[in-house]
This record gives sequence, C-alpha cells and structure tokens, in this order.
Amino acid sequence: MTVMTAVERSLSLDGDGDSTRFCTTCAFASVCLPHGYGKPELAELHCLIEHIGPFPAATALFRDRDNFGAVYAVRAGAVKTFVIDEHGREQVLGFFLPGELVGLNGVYRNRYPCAAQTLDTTTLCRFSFPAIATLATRMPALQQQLFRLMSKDISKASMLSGDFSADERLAAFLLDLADRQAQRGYSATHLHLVMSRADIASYLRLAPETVSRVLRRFQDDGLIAVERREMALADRSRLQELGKSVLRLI
Amino acid sequence: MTVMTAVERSLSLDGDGDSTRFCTTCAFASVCLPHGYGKPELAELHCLIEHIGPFPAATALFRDRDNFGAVYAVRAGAVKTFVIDEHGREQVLGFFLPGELVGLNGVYRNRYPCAAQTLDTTTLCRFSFPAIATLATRMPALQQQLFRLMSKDISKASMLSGDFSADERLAAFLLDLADRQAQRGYSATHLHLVMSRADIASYLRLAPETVSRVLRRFQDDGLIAVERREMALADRSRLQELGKSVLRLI
DNA sequence: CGAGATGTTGAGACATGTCAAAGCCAGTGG
DNA sequence: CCACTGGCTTTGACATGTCTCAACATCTCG
Repeated sequence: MTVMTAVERSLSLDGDGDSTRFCTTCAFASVCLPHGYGKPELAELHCLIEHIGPFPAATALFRDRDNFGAVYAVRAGAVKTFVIDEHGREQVLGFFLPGELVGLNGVYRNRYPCAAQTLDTTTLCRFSFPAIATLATRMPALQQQLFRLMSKDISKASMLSGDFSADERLAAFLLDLADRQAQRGYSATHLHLVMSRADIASYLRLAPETVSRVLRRFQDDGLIAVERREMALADRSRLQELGKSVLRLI
Repeated sequence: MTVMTAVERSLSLDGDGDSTRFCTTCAFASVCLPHGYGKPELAELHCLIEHIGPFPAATALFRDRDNFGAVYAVRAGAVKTFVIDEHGREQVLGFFLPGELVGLNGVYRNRYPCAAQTLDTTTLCRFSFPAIATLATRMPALQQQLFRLMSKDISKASMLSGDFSADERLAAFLLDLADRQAQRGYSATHLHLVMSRADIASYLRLAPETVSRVLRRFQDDGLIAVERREMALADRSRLQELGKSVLRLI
C-alpha cells in the first residue's frame, strides 16, 4: 500500500474538456454547472479544487483518526472507507464511485473516523473543507448541496444496520451499485465489481463464504449471471423484491 | 397514539429563565449562547424557534415520508425515530434525549425517511429548516454547527451496522446513554430507561428476549444492577471493554 | 511455471431468533 | 381494598441462518 505524498497531492491543473464531462456527474454538479455559471463564486469554487491522482489501487487517501481537512470527489476509479476493529479485521463502511463524495463524516470531530483507500487506479478532486464551507456561506446553493449530501449519508449509513438476511443484503447491494452506475450513464444491468468478495462481505457484515454461496444461488435461480468480477442482473424485478426492505432507506 | 395538530404546533412563547437553562444543553448552545449574544442574528435565531409541547407519550412528531420542513430539538422527555418494515414490524433508528436534534435526515429528499414519536411527556423546539439554513448563510458558526451535527449522525448511524454480538451492542448502548445523560449534568452511572425493552431490542437489532437475557447475565456478572427501567452501571470499565468496538465510531 | 492472493465448496458449531408460557406490575372498576 | 385486565418482561426449549474451519480450485502476475 502506498501513501499520497504532499507532492503528489499538489494541484494538477486540468483545463481540458474531459474535466467538464466528469463534472456533469459529480456530486457538486448542480452547484458548479447550471447555477453559478459566470458568477465570480463559480471561479472561486473551481479555484479551490485540486485535481489529484491518478493513484494506483490500495493508495491511502487518509487514515483513521487523521486530521480532517478535505473531502474528495471521485473522478475515476473507486474508493472504499473502512475501520480496523480491535482484532485487526477490516470493516468496510462504504464504496465510492465516480461523482461521489468521500470524507464528510470527518466534519464532526475534525478527524476522519475511518480510513479511505483506492480500490483501483483513481483520480479525484480534493475540496478543502474550511474553504468550501466559507464559500458556502456566500453560495446558498452550495450550502444546500452540502446539507443534502450529508443528510443522504445519514440515511445510507442506517441502511445496512437493519437485521436483514444475507439474500436481502446482497440483492440490495447489487441493485444499489447498478443504479449508481446507471446515474452516471453506464449500463444498469451489467456491472463490474471493483471490490473483492471479502470487501463486499465486510461491507454487508457477512462472511466471504456466505457472499460466495448466495451469489452462486442467485445465479442458479436465474437472478444474475456472474463470472468473477463481471456481473449481469438477469431479473431485476425479483432482485428488487428481495432487496426492497433494505433499499427503502436509501 | 395522538398526532400534533397545527394548533398545538403554534408558537408557544417561553420567556422565562427555564428556557435559557435548557438552552445551555441544547445542540445549538454553542451557536445561540456564547457567540452571537447581542447580535441581531441571535434575535433572529430565537425568533424562528417555536417552543412546542408538552405532548404525551406516543405523540407523532412526523410520519415516514412526510414533507420535511423542520428539525426538532428535544427540551424535555424523549423521542424515537423508526421505520415500519414490510411485515409491519417497527425498526427503531434512534433515541433522542434533551438537547439532541431530530430530523436532520429529512434534508436529503425533502421528506422524512422515518417517523418520529415521543416516548414520554415531551417538549421541543421546532426549527424551520429553510429559515435556519438561510440564517446559516449569515452565521458561519451556525452553518458549522449544522455541518457538525449532520456529520455526527453519519458516524452514529454506521455505529450499529457492524457485526457485533448482543453483549457488545448492549454494553455500548448503555454507556452511550449514560454519557449522553452525563453531558446534560445527570448521573453517569444511574440511568432511567425511557424506552421499552422492545424498543431497545429493535434499535440494537436483537430480539427482546435476547435483551432480557443479556441484561440478566450482566446483572449476574456484576456489571449492572437493573430493576425494571431503573439501572445502575456497577462496573463501567468492564462495560467499556465490552463495548469498545462499537463505541469507537461514535 | 510457480507462488500467493482470491474465490468456492463442504461439514459442523454456535449465537441468536422463534414460539410458548408464565410472572409481574400499573391501572381500572367494583 | 381487592380482583381483574392488559401490557410489558422474563424464562425455557427448540429451530435455524450464518460463521468458522479446512480443503480445494482458480486466477494473476512476477
């Protein structure tokens, strides 16, 4: 596992068209793009963004209990957050795909309550939180968006806290993943799992063996077609039926 | 179960000293009291607060999927939030004691993703969210406090999503409750459980029978002394040892 | 091609859930 | 004051979903 150095973090300018293409799917899109276009605040917002990466898989963005300073929007690749319990076992708290924002839970204590690590080659936007909070006092739309994103994370975090069966958890997980891919314009039925079975299991609070077995059974029952990390959702409606109790909270 | 009417909700003025005494323990204390004292913004903040209640136990503050309009600070009594799953069973998402803020998770979709209900005779402060968000653009300390509170709820929500044993969950629950009481100046070792065993069980994702059995065993092992809804924490350090993996996320 | 990580499959163990019944307390009405 | 009712809580016996452990299969990458 490598760690970002201050040098790697340094602002890497990115003025090409690809940047705006990414931005349309970013968590701040509604703030950056339609609203403030032309406003001086927009310039400020773009100013305080550092484009960082690409980083190889298993790069630490921040560690558990690091001082909180910034939130990260994934541009390409994927990130997981996790804590290590006292037995040294990893508990995955979340997966973050392009357009999603990592690190908001660090605001509370001014420390990240978890670690974050890339799952794949990943590029990101880094937003200094003090800077963006200051800007938010002058940009109500930005403040509103920050409130919404944090509020969403509250609901999302309580999603998996229910006493759900392995089947319910897995069905909901796959559908959620597919929907998030679809939001960025990718297929809603075919999905590439960037994370290992162990990561999925840890996230869903299951044993890796259970994940394996349930996926097997889903495949035998014609719900999905899976081969290693490539998967097709064959029967979305039955999956939806299975996962609905979990999904209602998202 | 009774429901608040618009009339009951109407602003009930409360200018006495008791109000400020409450305010010192409120989630917005740091904003209302030390900072802006004397500022016109403070007057505005106090202006947009409605003091409502007291309501009897089992009064609905809001229902699942109601339009989101306000957050509520508990002044006295207690509140639980919950959802009803498709089998009609209640899943408790959180308990809120005096000084704590209910409803922040409604921001995201402009709808409450859960219902909220009093557990006891309860009085509250009602903050219109649009109003307070607008004010927050002019009061950075208020904005910061809202960010912190939401961020805290994210961590708190992921606390119970781990795969913890019944013992770990219960130990952490009791300590958390005691600490929250202690923050408001009450005893950190003696606590009155405002919620039923079934509520505790639902919150911890256990069967009520399991809660009963674990409490029994805790008592036999000299960790606590419990009689109905009154409880004394007899051995905090051993409880802490038991609950530490859960508590580290709070 | 071999080594190590990752994923799969099987057998048995265990924590917690479920079902059923009894105990206990608070409030009600005679 | 007592008996009665109805909710909550406790206790016991049993069922079961998931975990653990262990072996094996498969892929990745040097």
